[in-house]
Amino acid sequence: MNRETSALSEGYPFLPLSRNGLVDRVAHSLVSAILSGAIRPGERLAESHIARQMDLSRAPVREALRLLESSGLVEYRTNRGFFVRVNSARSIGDLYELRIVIETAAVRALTLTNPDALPGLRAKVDELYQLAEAGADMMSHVSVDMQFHRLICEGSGNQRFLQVFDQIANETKLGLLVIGRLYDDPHRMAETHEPIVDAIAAGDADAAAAAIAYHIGVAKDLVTEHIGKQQEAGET
Amino acid sequence: MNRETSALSEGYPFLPLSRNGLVDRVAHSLVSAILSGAIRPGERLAESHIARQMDLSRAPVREALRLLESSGLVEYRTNRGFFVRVNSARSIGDLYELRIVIETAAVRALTLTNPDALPGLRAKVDELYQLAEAGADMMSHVSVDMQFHRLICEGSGNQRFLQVFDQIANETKLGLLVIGRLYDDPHRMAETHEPIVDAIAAGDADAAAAAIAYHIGVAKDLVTEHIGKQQEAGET
DNA sequence: GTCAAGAAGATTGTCGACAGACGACAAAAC
DNA sequence: GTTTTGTCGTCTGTCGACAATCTTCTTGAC
Repeated sequence: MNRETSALSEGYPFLPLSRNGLVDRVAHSLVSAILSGAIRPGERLAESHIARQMDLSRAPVREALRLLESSGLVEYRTNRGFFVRVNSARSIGDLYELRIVIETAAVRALTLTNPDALPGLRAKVDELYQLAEAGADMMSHVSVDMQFHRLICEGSGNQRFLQVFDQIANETKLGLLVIGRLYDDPHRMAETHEPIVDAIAAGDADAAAAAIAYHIGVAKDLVTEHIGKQQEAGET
Repeated sequence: MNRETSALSEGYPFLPLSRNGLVDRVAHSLVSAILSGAIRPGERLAESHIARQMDLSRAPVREALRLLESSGLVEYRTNRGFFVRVNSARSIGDLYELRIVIETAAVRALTLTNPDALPGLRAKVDELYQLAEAGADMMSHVSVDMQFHRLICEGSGNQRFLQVFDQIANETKLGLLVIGRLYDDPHRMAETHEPIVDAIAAGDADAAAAAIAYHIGVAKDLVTEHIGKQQEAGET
């Protein structure tokens, strides 16, 4: 604390300089590979291969994988290694119901105690419209959508809500990206967020809760339906 | 964890056995030490010391600690190591609100779709009465109480609810045990579970949800109040 | 042709070692 | 006396090696 304040008061122009280590970088790299589809669900993640490819030892790779495991992207089997988790339609359905439960409570708290969060939410919806206008890819849409929902959890004032959201965020993204396309008209994705923002703006917590529950419920149906079809079809 | 439950549901009389061994055993051992108070919040957990004491290398210890980190018992700081997490009253309050949200949804689902779970819940309440009768210690009470709540999440049919519950279970226990004593009369702990079970038995989901929300809410107030006092007093 | 047993290869589990980072304390400068 | 600088011990970050374990392929019997 002393160091910080003195540095600030003396006005040094230095940034904290990210001291995040190797493990974080490896983890991030793996997440990108999985979410981009370069590594597909069910595929094995051999520590040695990854280590060799990244030109480092197995230890940091192993730790990064353990990190991904706790965020649900990857599954670990004793003496067999790590695998990209493959989710059933049921499991994804459960995931969305968890999101409904969490985000309903979050939006309620936000509406009642933190109206200042509204501009940030509005900005995200605008961003979604712009992406639709520009014909952006699915990845970008999903990313901004998740940012919107994260802002809701963050604005609830309950750190635990945010913690749970972050823990399932990557898994949700993976579920979405496997599908390839969610709405036929990309504008719909932006539009479906309007009722939530309107209810918050009106200060109506019940309406906001109902709106977000409906919003996530619709997404749930779309996603589980798609995945159900995929699993019927693509059994190799 | 999954292994344990599946073994239990299949009714094998075997203990988990050291199938995965080391890492799990180390993790379990550390959890016990923390929950028993042998290692106190804020204390540093030096890998080398633990490894030497358990007569093994640092690698499995490190992995076990990372495991505990994802369950919130332990906190990691880059280049500084692991510390037992010390929770503010606020943080514990948030934790209980998360529990209200999750378990309310869980008990609702359970009441509507899975009445077969009732006998198991009744048995846990009986167990609580027996513990009170026998004058058992706080640890035993807390343990059975948590088993009751876990059964509710399990009975909801939504694996994600159970997953979140398991993730915060140890932290909840720690919060409780730090206090030392929750209810003056140990019978009260058993009694406060009755309305929940009754509502489930009546098939009234709304009543069950209200009952469990009230039940956890009371516990929340007790715990946060205790912790608030402790933090005022015990600033060394 | 099918199945089982065993050998060979590959991958994980654990270890000990060394380099780098951090905190504490001592020494020096003002 | 206070602040800065230098030094030291301890702990983490990463590595390469070896043992234990799983998977695959081969071999042989029926």
